[in-house]
Amino acid sequence: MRKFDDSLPLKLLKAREAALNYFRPILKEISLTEQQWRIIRALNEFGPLESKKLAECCCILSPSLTGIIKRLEQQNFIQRQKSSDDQRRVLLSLTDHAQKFFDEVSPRFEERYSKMTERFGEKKMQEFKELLTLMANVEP
Amino acid sequence: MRKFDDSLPLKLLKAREAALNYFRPILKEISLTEQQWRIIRALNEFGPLESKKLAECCCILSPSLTGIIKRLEQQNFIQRQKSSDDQRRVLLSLTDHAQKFFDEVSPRFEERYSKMTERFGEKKMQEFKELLTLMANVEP
DNA sequence: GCTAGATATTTAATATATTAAACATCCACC
DNA sequence: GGTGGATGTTTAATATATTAAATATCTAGC
Repeated sequence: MRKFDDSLPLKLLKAREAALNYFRPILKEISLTEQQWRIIRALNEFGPLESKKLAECCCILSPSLTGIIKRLEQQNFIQRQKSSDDQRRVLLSLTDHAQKFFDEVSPRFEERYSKMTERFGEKKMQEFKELLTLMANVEP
Repeated sequence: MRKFDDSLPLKLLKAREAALNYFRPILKEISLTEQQWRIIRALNEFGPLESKKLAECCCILSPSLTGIIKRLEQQNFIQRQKSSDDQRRVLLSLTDHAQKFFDEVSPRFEERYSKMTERFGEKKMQEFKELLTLMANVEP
């Protein structure tokens, strides 16, 4: 039978752990969780966004997002406003403070990212990402 | 600057979500979490194992493991005994009930795994796993 | 204009992740 | 043979994951 270590989900988990180890020291220094940073990066790029879209693109379920947003709001990183055309929706965006913060620290992440890519091999990284995208789009 | 979606950790997360979607229906039916099933699979293969080794091979931190084991013990899936030569260590193993249960349901997981491999392409899966192993072993 | 069903968000309950600290045991060394 | 540091496990505190259910709002159709 197939061996324990020959499990795709486990391999994906271990690879992700290894990749995250490049960034955990920075996250710790700036006192943000991995998820919080993901949210901030998404809002930086996609501007004001509805909660649902944000959850989708960050791969975070809505109930988790509610708590994450609440805490980021308390720390003055995120502001919210109700959508004018649909009162159910909530629009989320970065505060000026968060925007400034992002601009300051993102180069440090980029530097680590480059280091990781370099060590792994640029070409291999390219193939790797393509396979990951394929897997992300397989239908169960 | 590098785009939001061009993030290796995010891609790994999304690929893992897609892979897990093959197995979530089974997990739900048998009322086990992904982590609980991982623990059971590991104990099935590596026999009685110390808590620390189990945590390592399952990629679960010790404090998480404590809770998972406690719940699996309450459900009569796992039994524990102190190591005779080092009283700090705890040896964990499957109960007979768990062993029987594992033998019964594992074929269903294997079947889904084959389906996933088939859809993704066997050769591509092979390359994919090799790259994942490489990434899991890069040093930060 | 009202109502049934659909959609967006939140709440609730339980399980796991993460970090730091407590606790127990071991081991090397004096 | 007692002691300080190292190691294995658990506890504590906070954050996130997961599923189901509650809320609020919208929309189509009558």
